[in-house]
Amino acid sequence: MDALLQQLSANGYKITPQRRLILEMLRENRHASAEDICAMLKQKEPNISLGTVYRNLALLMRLRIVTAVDFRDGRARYELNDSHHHHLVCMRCGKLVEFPGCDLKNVLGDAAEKVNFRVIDHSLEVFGYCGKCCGCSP
Amino acid sequence: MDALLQQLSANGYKITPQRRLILEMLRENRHASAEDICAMLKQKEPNISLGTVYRNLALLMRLRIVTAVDFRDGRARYELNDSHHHHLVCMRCGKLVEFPGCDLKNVLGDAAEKVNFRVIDHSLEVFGYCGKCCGCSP
DNA sequence: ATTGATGCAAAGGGTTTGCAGAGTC
DNA sequence: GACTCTGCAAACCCTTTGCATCAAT
Repeated sequence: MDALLQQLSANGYKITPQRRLILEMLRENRHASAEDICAMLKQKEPNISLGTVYRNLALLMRLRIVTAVDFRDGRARYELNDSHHHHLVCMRCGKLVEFPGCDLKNVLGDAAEKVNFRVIDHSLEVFGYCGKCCGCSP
Repeated sequence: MDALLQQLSANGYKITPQRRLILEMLRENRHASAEDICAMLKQKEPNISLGTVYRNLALLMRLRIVTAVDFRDGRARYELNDSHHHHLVCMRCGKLVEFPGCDLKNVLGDAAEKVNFRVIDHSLEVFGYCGKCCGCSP
């Protein structure tokens, strides 16, 4: 059985077709919104509801299987918590570039220790203008 | 006249008591929500409306005088764009710690150049547990 | 006098929730 | 069979917007 599904059932949660599909699609699509996810899943599960998607995303976040990202456009995006990376977001056209790797973890851990804080997670989003949108006038 | 107010009028915007007050209070309070701001200003300007606060925050963000911060609690917080710093947020009690300084700017600029991206801004929030909330059970 | 800003209240949009029925274990 | 999960729809909350009025320049 899939490792992530196993994690669900190990925590006492049931494995439903909806959960299966949500994880499946998160593996293929990064930074999809809840509505994106729901729309895409309707192909395979026509009656799936947005409420279910939100409830399961919340569950997956509690289990740290999924992370939410904020691109400052009013809707959250969701990603599997597998590869640590960050995002460049174009402030004009919304274009997105990922950049992988991140050596912040250690830096942050050290800085946080000084103020008696245990770091679990961090989010870094970089905003600017992509090549096409030069960014000459705000 | 105040430098920030001057920036408003230089850009063709009028200097109103509401704007004066919003800037005044942003100088004293960091990471206040729109509602916080509105509530506090009602002491001096009893009829000020939430709509006005939002409209002016949007304006101030367009002028890059103000920045919005996302603490993952569903409401935006606003800060003057004066000193660059980041936040530690306790995932249990919501406690907030600022940590100043940030050498990301150069790092990001370099990384971004490689993908032909002009960096304007970035946001980094760190989530975890503060001393009191140990963080033993999620 | 002109033009932009405010207050009010209603609309908007993403997210959450209550409930009855269906599905998993 | 017990208990959770789902779908539906309504409720929620933050934020935005339209409009008539008011104020800054």
